[in-house]
Amino acid sequence: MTRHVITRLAAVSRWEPGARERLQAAALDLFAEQGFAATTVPEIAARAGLTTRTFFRHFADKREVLFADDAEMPAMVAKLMAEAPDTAEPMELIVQGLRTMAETRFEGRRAALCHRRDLVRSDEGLRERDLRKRAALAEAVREGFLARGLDATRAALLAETCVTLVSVSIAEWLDRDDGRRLSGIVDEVLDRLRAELA
Amino acid sequence: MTRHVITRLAAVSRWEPGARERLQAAALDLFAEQGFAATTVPEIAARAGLTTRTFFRHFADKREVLFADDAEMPAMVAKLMAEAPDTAEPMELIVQGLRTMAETRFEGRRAALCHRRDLVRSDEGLRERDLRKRAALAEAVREGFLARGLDATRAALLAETCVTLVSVSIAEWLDRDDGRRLSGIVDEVLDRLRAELA
DNA sequence: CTAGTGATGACATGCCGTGTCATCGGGCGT
DNA sequence: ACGCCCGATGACACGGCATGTCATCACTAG
Repeated sequence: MTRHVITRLAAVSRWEPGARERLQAAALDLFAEQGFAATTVPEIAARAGLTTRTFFRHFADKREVLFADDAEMPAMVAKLMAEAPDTAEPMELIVQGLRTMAETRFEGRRAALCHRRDLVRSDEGLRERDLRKRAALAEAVREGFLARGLDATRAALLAETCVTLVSVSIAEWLDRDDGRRLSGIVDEVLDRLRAELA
Repeated sequence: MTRHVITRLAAVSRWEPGARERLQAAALDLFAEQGFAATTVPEIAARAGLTTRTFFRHFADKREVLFADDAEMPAMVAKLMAEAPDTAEPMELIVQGLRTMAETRFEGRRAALCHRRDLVRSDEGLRERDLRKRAALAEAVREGFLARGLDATRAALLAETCVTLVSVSIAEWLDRDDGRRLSGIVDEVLDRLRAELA
């Protein structure tokens, strides 16, 4: 009845488009204003002009909103690893892949990533989810190496090391506010790891 | 009133002792019987002869029951690192520490750890919590190295690598059912990592 | 004997996340 | 143009999770 009227007033379509984007924007706003824990899903949905139920149709849970942007990273990893020439050495593959990911997925998003990092730091639940995303990445790398014929232990070891390189490098990149490129930091961190294990 | 009678019959104290242990045992039983997700906190509490509220006084949430046994591991790491001689090289410290942890905290618990691993695999939420526990361990190692004067990047890198060694080694140890000792596997995994980064 | 302490029970509450059905607009075929 | 299906959303119900609060009771100290 009421919605009837509203819909007719809109006179374009039944739903405003971009529900997912609106939800995401509303969530980020509220998280910034009140913090993550103090923000409820009904609040987010209301600000986006939608219902709670619709929120959960777009995001599996409240935490997921923060990581939606990087959802396709595992698939990207899989693609990169599948397309690499068979002759590529594992560590060389990692270095190349990290460079590509740094340029296409991180460089230029520094401010947003910094903001997200602060939010993640503020909440245990978000920290858990962040770790899970890293694990998903590691799993993609591991499967990529398995598909290339490496044995299970080697694949796992390389995958974990790869993710260590990423996370340590990104932390460094976000902490130090000089204009250094992420890919350069990755190279440096890898050198330091090599020195440690020499 | 009812409890009155029961208490007087017990004639020892108002509460049966070991509430925490009973809750943990009840939870493990139910998880094994029905799986983690299908088990509710009221169920666990009822089987332990306690109330839901009391469950949450002993465990922060339902997942935590599974990891209560390893709660003191970060403190143990801190202690080990603080007591090590100042002359110890970082990687040597890690190797020694891993050996100690393997012998005192893992060797002999293989069956239980295997069971827990299967449970953790069965539930996303448990996987997240498991990752958080690993992260807590890494954090302890990192702080230990910071306290020893290492710079932030090096400490983080060593800590992450340390946890990678632990988790890959334990996975290997639990997967292969030969009688190999965990500490031996750790040595082998470290050798393989060194070879990878040579 | 009394006051304090600490673990527990009892109750209320709010949010999370899901299942289910109804609704409505757009696309598709005829 | 008509009618049908599909997909996104709303509306509602529901159970579980987690927490705050107060009362209760045994034990302990003085």
